[in-house]
Amino acid sequence: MRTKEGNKEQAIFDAAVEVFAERGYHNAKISTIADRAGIATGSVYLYFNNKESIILTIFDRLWERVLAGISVTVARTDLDPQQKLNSIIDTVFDFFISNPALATVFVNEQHHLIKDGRGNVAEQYDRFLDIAEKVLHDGVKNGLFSKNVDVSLFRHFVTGGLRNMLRQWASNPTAIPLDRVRQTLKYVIIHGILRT
Amino acid sequence: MRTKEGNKEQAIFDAAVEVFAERGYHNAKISTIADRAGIATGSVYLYFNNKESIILTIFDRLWERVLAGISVTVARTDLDPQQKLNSIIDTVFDFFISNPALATVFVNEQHHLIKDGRGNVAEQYDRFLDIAEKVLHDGVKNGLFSKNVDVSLFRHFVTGGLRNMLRQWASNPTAIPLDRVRQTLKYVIIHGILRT
Amino acid sequence: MRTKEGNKEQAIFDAAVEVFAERGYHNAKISTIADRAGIATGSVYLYFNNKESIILTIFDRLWERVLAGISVTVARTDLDPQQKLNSIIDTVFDFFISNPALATVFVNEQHHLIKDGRGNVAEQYDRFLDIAEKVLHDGVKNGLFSKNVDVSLFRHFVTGGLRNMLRQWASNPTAIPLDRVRQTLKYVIIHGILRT
Amino acid sequence: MRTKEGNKEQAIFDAAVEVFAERGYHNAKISTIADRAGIATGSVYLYFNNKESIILTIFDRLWERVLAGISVTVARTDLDPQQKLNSIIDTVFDFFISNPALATVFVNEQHHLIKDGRGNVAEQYDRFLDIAEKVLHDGVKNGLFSKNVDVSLFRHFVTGGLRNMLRQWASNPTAIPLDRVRQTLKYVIIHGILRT
DNA sequence: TATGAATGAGTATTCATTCAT
DNA sequence: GATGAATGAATACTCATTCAT
Repeated sequence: MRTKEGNKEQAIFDAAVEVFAERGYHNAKISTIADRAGIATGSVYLYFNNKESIILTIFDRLWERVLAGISVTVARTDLDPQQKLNSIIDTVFDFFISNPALATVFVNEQHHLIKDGRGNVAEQYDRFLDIAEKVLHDGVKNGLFSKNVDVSLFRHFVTGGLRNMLRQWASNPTAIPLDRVRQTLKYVIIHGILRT
Repeated sequence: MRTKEGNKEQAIFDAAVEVFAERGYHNAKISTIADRAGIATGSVYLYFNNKESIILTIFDRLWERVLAGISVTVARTDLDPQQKLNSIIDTVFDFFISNPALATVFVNEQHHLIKDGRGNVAEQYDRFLDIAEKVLHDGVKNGLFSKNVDVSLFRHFVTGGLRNMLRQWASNPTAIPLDRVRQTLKYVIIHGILRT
Repeated sequence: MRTKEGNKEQAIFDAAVEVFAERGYHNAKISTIADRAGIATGSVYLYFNNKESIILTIFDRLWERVLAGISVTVARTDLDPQQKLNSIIDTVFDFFISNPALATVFVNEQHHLIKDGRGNVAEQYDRFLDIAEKVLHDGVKNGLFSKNVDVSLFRHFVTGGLRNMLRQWASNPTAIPLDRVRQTLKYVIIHGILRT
Repeated sequence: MRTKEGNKEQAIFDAAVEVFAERGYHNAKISTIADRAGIATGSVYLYFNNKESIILTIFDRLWERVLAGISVTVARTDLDPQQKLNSIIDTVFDFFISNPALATVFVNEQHHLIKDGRGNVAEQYDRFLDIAEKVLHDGVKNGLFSKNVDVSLFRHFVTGGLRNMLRQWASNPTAIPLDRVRQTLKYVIIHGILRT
């Protein structure tokens, strides 16, 4: 039989991330993804049930890794909430540094999937937000963070801001030093814009 | 008759905002928009060249009004940068309060249009960002805002965060008091999360 | 607007009967039917929801007419069961004489639709069989027909035989005089093959 | 090894009869047949050229056996035409009793193959009809059967009726005693429905 | 202007068949 | 021979856009 050369599923996955990033989910053709992966169109369906399951798999793995990463951090007892917040930001940044196209797909397509309740995207995103909210709550409780901030709204503010800065960076990864993005983000979350 | 024409274009515009908000741009059908506007499908094309021009017009008018609103504010000499920042936020909020569906379309569809360089969306968004950046710069210059913040990145952070909080609010306008959203936003931009 | 010229639904219906007869349902392409009907492919979907609904409509109308025809006959009190049987046969024959292609579709495709329980085909066919069975029962009751015949099986025998003779005729309508088919059918149903 | 090959071909054959009976020829997948036969998909093509050749082989063997069976009967000089007719019916019945799924395939798929002139199906069916016709002719000639029956049409009537009764029986073999089917068939062919 | 029937390009998906191992 | 992964041709259906009335 013809044996699997390399990992075709991964090739399709990678090609799909690229094509979804370039054209958007709705304008991406399966045939283009197959071409990019170096296989025949029909072979895509040996590894994925349909077009949607490809993007759902992308988000599934994305959140799986991010959640795994931050779960370790938030469980640590030797870090205060501010350090945990910094660590969460680092995890997300590090993840997307390794794949700008994935960052693009993430910022562009997630809300469609959540809006229509497809797959586990909404659930995983909620888990992420809940973890972040817990860190914020802890910070408020121990007096580190201000009581004037509604943490359940703040988490949306931060993720939205984070996403938009990532989009900016992903649209042209070489133009903006990612560390500058990261430092700006950490600073403004903690101190806001006012001079201290 | 001019009045009638004006009414029909507006009817299509309003119907399109509703339908785009409900189904998303790609899943919205011209025939649905026409139905909602109370006209025949073909009549849509008497007022708009094609589907895309409808959403481009939506964003054009959106930004036109927002930019008109904040331009007045930033030109004033009796306001300091922090007050101007607050006023910009108020302008955006007030605009979307009057039309939650428009807020939904804004947060969900803008990036597709910018990404593909359609219409003037990117240009107008840039103008908005530039205005905001100038206010921030002025604040840094006169010592009100911190020098640790990269203002050209910060503006992306703020708009992303603003957009995401609006999405949250627009998804269920009655669940979250908009003033709480507004106050949280203003506070965290100025002070960050740290207790002062 | 472009008004309907002629009856497009009927044109599609007629074209579908032809194409289904020539190629069989599974090998018939919507585009071929549209071509034959002199319209664009997409226009087919203005009149029918999908391919299957076309053939279901064909059978619906077929049985509707046949059932309407024989219902009148069996309700008459001035005919004995044998005369009613003859009349039922005439109705079916007359119906298919007017459209050999329809006869072909009928004999070739009905069982697939019944087997998969699509539409009302099975129900209408059952109604037909029930009507025929009632006539047979009446004949047995009044001593005209033999008690040695299981009428609920006999009706299947007759319809199968009828269908096969029609198939033969429809495959080459000019080769066999239909009246000879009709007379043979009537005779053997009544007398069997034995010399009387 | 011949034996092994023979077993596999038979396994495919048997699996195909089952699957064709369950799903119909067009909806039957080669992969399903291979699964059912306990072999790999590709191995099917070591024994059959393509999907169609499988069903053609099914009909080939079916008719081969039926024709072999009835040929013996019709050659006998100690039987009159009525006895020969009964014997032909018995041969067909006995053949299908041993394999209801084969009966289902026979009644459902034969006409597609004949219609398109595939394989030898039409020829073998014609041979069968000719043999039956000869028996009928002999009966007419020696005064046993009626001259009012067109024997070349009657044979179509009988085979169609036979097929339809078999379909009925095959759809639910336990519901109808096959001997009742057989007796009804023999009776009506000989005597028709009229009380004698 | 206004209509809405008609158009036809565009694409996800299936599955019989092939072939490298 | 046997495998089953890989192939890619084939096609129903959608919907933005057009245009005859």
